[in-house]
Amino acid sequence: MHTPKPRRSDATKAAILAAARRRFGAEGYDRATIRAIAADAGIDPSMVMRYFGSKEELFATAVDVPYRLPELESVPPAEIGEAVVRRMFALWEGDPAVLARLRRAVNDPEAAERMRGVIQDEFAAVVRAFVADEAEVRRRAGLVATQILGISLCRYILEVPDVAAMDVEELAASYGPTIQRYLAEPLP
Amino acid sequence: MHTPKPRRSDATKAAILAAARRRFGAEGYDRATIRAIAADAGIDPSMVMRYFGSKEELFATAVDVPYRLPELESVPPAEIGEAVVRRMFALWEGDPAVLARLRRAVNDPEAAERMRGVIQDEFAAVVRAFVADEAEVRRRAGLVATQILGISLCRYILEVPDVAAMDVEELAASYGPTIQRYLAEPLP
DNA sequence: ACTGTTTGCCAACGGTTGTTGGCATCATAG
DNA sequence: CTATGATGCCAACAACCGTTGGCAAACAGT
Repeated sequence: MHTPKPRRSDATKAAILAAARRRFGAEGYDRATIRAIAADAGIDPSMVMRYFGSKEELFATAVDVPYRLPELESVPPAEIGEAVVRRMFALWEGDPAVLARLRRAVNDPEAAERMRGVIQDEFAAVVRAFVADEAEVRRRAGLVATQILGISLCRYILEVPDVAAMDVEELAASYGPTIQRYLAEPLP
Repeated sequence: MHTPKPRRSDATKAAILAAARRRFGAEGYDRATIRAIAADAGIDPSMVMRYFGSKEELFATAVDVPYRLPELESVPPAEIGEAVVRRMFALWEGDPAVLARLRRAVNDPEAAERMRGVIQDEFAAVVRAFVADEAEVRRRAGLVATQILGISLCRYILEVPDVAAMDVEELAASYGPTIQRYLAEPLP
């Protein structure tokens, strides 16, 4: 396994991807134009097409970051709620690609389908540590999703001042108990 | 005060508004085209312009429904959380215009600004019944907003199956305690 | 130094969108 | 019945978008 010879265009590709992630995260797929991304990267729009094939492929490449939530096995059961919030938003703060995917899921039914898949896979995986019955797992995963995505919506998209001003620790303290309840306490 | 003479075009205007509300709610402002709305209403796109001036004015007219949450004074304090959820989603279920406004707030910064205003006015008004300190009112209104808008996002936009399948009573039972806590219980 | 490949820009196409002006048709007041 | 305004459609414009093809310059291997 050897690294392929570095090409001169690698820097350009990286600049395009960085600009794409920023634009897709801030403006969404539709409003982020190839022309604007190219201008941010300081090159011609046609270069984007040459290196990434199409706008759709550029988006797929730009947001293709693994989504795995870190392991939670070492966390005491009573603190799982806070831990989930903490690690979830460490992810959101670190990479605008996650935001770009949520923005797209809002506007594109196909992307919404993929987001449903993430909820039923990644979110449900967290719940499965507490619950055996698979129907109940899905139901609790849905509860968790409403609160987590609601925070993301208000914080990164609507930019509600009192939600956007909190740091991750404050988020964990405020919303940890809610997630804890959705994960483990009896359902109505 | 007398009603102005009914015109023959009133039916057309109503058909346009109905189609606009449906399209704006289902596809959002950008993807809902004047041509599609006109086709739904069975008339020519230019008629939309004649009767409403511009796409922007059409949207403003279509979603101009009062947003007032019904009074909560007759509700026992311990059941306020459930009551808020119940009445909030009675509103969402009844009129696609509310959904259209959320969809637009996601894509348009100016609409997001208006949505922040709604949160700081309507949502905060509910909280003010429980809390005196104005900073705490805004903070609790933010907490409530994340959960309510998160449900709306997962239910009407992402269409997460387990969230979309619930009826309003199930929503009230599942999320009422959370809202109750955000409204009245001590903050961390 | 020469040749082929890579990197970049420019101009343009085809499609979609909001928007406009003109022209036919219908209803209604006089 | 006639004249006037309301109602509707058609065609087109201007702007923007993703996308394409061709051409100049820079580079790399020999």
